[in-house]
Amino acid sequence: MIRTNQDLLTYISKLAQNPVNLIGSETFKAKQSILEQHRRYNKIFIIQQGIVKCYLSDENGKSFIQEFLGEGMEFGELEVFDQKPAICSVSAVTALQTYTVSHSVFENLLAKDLKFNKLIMSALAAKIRYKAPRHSYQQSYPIEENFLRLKQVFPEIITVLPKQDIANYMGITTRSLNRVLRQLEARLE
Amino acid sequence: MIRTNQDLLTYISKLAQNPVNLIGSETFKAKQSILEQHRRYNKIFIIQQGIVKCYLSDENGKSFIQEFLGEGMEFGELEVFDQKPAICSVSAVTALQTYTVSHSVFENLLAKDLKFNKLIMSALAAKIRYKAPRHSYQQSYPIEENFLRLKQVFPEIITVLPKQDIANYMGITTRSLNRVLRQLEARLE
DNA sequence: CGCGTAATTGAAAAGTATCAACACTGGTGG
DNA sequence: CCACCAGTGTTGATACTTTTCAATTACGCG
Repeated sequence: MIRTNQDLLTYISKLAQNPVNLIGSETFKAKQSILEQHRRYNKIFIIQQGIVKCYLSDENGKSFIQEFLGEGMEFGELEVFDQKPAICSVSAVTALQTYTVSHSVFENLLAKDLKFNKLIMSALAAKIRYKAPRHSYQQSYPIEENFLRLKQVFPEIITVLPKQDIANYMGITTRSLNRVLRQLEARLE
Repeated sequence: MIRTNQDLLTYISKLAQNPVNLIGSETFKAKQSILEQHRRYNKIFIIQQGIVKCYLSDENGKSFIQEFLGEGMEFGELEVFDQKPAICSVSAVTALQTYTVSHSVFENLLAKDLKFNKLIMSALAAKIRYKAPRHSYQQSYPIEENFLRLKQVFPEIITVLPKQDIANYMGITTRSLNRVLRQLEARLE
C-alpha cells in the first residue's frame, strides 16, 4: 500500500553525489503541502525518506487518495511528458526528504542516461500496474473485505494513518469505516 | 472514453513500412480474446484500427473494464518492464487490426530510437493520468452523474456498446444502469 | 486549562445489489 | 415458414449497504 522503489533511490543517490548532475534536495514537514492540483511546476521529486499522499479533491471538498508513496517513489513526473498541469495534490504524511530534479535536467537524463530512462519507464509501468486491480477491487468487493486486504499488506495502518486518510483511500466515509472496524472487533469476542 | 494516440500510430506506421524494423501485424474478429490475465506473452500490440476492452475478472465471474482503447493505443507493454504476467485480459470489441512488436524488438527500439522512447513514455504517462480521476469520480459520485459524464464524452455509447460492458466499465450492475436510464428518460417528459 | 482537530455513534434517508420473471432479437434447424 | 434457442435487455420487489446528518466524546498541544 505504501509503495517504494529501491532501485530508483539507489540510482538517484549516486547521481546526486556528483554536483554536475544538478540534482537538488528539499525537506518538508509532516502535513505540508507539496504540489497542488491544477497548478504547474517545473521539477519532479524523488522521495529519499518519508511518506506522501497523492490525492484529488473536488468542488464538494471530498478528497480521494490515489496512493501513498514511500522511499524511491517519484512524483510530479507526469507533467514533463504532456505539459499539462498537475492531476494530483501531494502532501507530506510524515517528515519528508526528497531529491528534486528540474524538468530540463530530467529530460536531459532521460535522453542521455539509458539506465535512468529504464528506471523511470519501469516506475511508470509499476504505477499503472498498481492502479488497475485497486480500482477493480474497491468497486467489486464490500468494504470489510477491502479493509482486510489493506490490513494484510500494511498491518500498522490504523496506528499510522488517520482514519480520514484511510477512508479517503478506500473511497468511503469515516462512518462506514468505523462500522466495519466495530463489526470486526465484535466478531473476535 | 475510447482513447486514441495519433502520434504513436503515425510513427509506428512509418516504422512498419521498413521491413528491417521487424514490425508485424495481426487481425482479430469482434469479441475475440487477445490477451488473458495471468498469462505471459512476448509481444506488444498497437491498434491500427478498431476498439478493444481491457478488463479484470475475478473468481466470482464479475469483470471490471479498465479502459477501452482505440487507434494508436498500445497494450501488452507493461510486461516488458517488469517480467510479470499480464494484469488485464484484452479482447476485441470491434473487428481489429494491430501492429505487433516482439519484446526484444520493442526494447531495442526504446534504446535506439529516442523519438519512439518519448512516445511510449508519454503513452504510459497518459494512461496514469487517465486512470486517476476516473477512479476518484466513480467512487465519489452517484451513478447518474457518472453516466452523464460518460455520455458527454461519448454520446453514442448506448448504441455502440452492450449494456453489460457499460455497466462493467462503471463498476455497477446492469439493473442499476437500467434504472438510471429510465429515470433520465422520465425526467425529459 | 481550553481550543481545535480527530474519532465515535445512532437514526433516518438514499443508493445499490440481488433475485426472479419476462420481453426482444437474430439465427438455426426441422 | 415456423419453432426454438441463446444471448441480451427490461423490470419489480425486496434486502442490504452506505451515506448523511447531528450530537457527543477523546485526544494532543500551546
